[in-house]
Amino acid sequence: MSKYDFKIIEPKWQKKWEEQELYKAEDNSPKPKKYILDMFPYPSGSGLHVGHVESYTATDIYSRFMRLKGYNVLHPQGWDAFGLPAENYAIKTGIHPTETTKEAIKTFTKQINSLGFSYDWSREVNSSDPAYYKWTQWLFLLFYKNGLAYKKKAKVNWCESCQTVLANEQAEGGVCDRCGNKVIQKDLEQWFFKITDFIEDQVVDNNEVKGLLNGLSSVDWPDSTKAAQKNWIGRSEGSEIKFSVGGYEPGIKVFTTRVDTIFGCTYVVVAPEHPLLKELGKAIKNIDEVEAYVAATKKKTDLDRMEAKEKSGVELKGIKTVNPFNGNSVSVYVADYVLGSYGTGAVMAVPAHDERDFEFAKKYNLQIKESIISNKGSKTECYTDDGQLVDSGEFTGKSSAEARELMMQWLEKNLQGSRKVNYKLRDWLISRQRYWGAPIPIIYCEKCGEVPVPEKDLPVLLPTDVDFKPTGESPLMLSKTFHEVICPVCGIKAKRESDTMDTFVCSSWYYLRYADNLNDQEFASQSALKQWLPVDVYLGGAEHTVLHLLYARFFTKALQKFGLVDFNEPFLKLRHQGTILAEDGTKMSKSKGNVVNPDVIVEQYGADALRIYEMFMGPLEDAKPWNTKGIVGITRFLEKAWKLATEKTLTDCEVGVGQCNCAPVGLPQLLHKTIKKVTEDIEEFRFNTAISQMMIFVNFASKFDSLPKPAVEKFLKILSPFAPHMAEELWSLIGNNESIFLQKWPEYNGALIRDELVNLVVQINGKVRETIEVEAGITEEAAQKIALEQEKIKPWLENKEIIKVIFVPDKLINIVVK
RNA sequence: GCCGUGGUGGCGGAAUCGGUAUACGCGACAGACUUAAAAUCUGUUGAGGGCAACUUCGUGAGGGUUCGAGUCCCUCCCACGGCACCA
Repeated sequence: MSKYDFKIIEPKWQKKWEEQELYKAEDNSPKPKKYILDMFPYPSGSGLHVGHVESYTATDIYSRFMRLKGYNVLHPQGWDAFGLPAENYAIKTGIHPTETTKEAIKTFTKQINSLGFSYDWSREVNSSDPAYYKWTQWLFLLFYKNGLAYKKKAKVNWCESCQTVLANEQAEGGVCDRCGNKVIQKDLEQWFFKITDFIEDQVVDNNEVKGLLNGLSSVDWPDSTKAAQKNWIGRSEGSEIKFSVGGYEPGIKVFTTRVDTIFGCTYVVVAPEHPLLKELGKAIKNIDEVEAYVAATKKKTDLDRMEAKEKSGVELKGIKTVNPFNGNSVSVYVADYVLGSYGTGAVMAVPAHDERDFEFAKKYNLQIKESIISNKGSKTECYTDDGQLVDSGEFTGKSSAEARELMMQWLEKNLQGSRKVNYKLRDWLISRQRYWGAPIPIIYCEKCGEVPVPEKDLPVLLPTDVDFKPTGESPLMLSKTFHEVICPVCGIKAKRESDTMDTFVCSSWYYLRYADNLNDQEFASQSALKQWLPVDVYLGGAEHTVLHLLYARFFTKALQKFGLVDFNEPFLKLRHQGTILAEDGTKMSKSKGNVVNPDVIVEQYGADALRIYEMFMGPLEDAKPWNTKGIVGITRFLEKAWKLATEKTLTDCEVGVGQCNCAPVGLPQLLHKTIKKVTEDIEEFRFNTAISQMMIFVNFASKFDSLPKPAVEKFLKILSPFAPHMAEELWSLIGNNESIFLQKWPEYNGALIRDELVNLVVQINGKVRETIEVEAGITEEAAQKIALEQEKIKPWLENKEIIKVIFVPDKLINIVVK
């Protein structure tokens, strides 16, 4: 009688599985495909944490299940290896990021393999590998040549004391994370991707490219994620209206979604960046004061802006503008509560119906004029809902919705404005003044200007002769071997672009590379893409709800537009794993010292126990507190399962479980119910309830001394995706030579899961008074007859009149009395 | 403020179609085994009342629909996550 010793069996099978190449995705296979993907991890120095294990276990169970169901499964893993932590570590220690990354990947790989995950490692990718980032650069050039990558001045975080650009993550709270000084905004030339081109649907050569908004309706993603993306894109429909300014032809164009409130407009506000300020110049009588205000705003940090609770602004003296609807002349202000980067950079202020304008008007004693009253009659100081128009000329009395349409038509007819859609989403700033990323493949030549690196010269390699000590300049600027180059067009001395790409660029296409990771001619061949893409199931953290997922969708849509892929959405089904919290319900963090290290758990309880425990904690998507004591329950379950195969007499029965006499009463029924439940639960990612059901089966089966061998075998098969090592060991112990993972997933027998006897609930006025055991399929008449004969029921009916009987077949009978 | 998700025993959670609320697991209590402990096994474990059979209450709060509500509708409270001067 062998003992369950995970320390021996887990490494043993991990080695054997590797030798057998069980998890290789086949490029040419008649089987249907499933592409099951984890978000590739950043190989951090602190190693794998229990959150990784949660996500990877879920996809591993699903992948193993799908292989047993007969699918050709692609389940790869790789490394999102570029990024700040490795570079910061290099600055501190002088150890090159290539080295730390290599070490971290080694550790991660070892940890991942110790958990028995079924990755096809022959597909591994590493975004910091030149063979990979060659294609990141190639895609950049593809975008560049098609007008999707461009350069323009943009605000970046700048630390005056370190004389350097900071990434947003390094400027949190408006403070430099190196020296603690305030971060200011500085205008510098930056690279952008034109993601905004893909917000709405477009038709290219008769091909419909669904936009980032509409594409969401075709994918199976959590509602919260779809909502967050829509929110981020921030589509808003409204009107652009011209307010004329005497002596200044362009006038002031404002954007509003509430044209119905325009009769309440008492002034107009422009952003400090508005071109009108410079163009009007001396026409503004207090131009000095205005310029001082604008300069002060520019110096303001994000922190100041966040802290500034009070609105501020300056009137443009001598300037008036005219409301096209009523011809009223109103003042113009400059104020930094209006953003230069949204809409037209100018708004019509309606203090009676907009809280920001209200606040500003109160501070500067500006007129507050009501033009909407509530339908409900309730009146507040500042009423921002729709209602009924008052004091609005010919539109008085109309509802807000009606008025908006009529006023739009009026504007269009009189050429004073037009319908306009605005978005919060901006183009994607992809350049980083950083070392540890993919270099942007552009050369600057005095004669030829901006020159893309010729494809044959890719990849543009990261130089190694760099010093990481902070000097105030990008490390790439200081590398002579890198920076100085010959112009590929005219041959004179030129300079390379020293910026690298945002790591999100690298992760926007990695799922395509797994299809054909060794290809050195293309980022992936058309046949490989057709074979594997799109991704069927994608699992990862909810922190990527917006950025990564939006960027990856943008890449896919751009590639579809260029005819390089024939699908529109990269991830058909998406799920997020919930955060695993510390035992006290707070976030795990290094500083608090409450981080659970999976290595320790594997050492103490085994990989199978850790896997099942993490799946059993609760629904995959929920945040759940860790509780080491809870693993004991899983170990008990595994020990019991072990005993089923090793301590019971296993009877051979040819006819199959259910038709034989050797099965304990009720066991075949429970087995088939369990198969059904586990199958359905895996399909729906409800691993916690699948495990409960297997526990119920094991608890029941443990009561008997002898069990039919086929029943135990079927059970091991459904257990195998969860506890692969134990299932494989037991499978071989009871005499099977071929791996359990090459078997077929068991089917349940529908006839067996139907109970012959059911418990029928008897209710009086909806309250349970008795349950009776009856034959399944009993008729209402028969059920009622039995129910009324019950001793416990009789007293409830005394002196009562039966008004109604509700019968739910095989479930309940409810007698309504008065 | 806006958007989203959720609130069920001492704890993690189950009930996904409106039909026995608390499956499964942890913990706790009692018992068996043991010199003892651990491990294991068995039983009990929502709250109140009753010797008992039983019975009343009970899924964040309050209302409603229904023969019947954790589940549907309305009003509200709280927690978590995202966005946030986006006109």
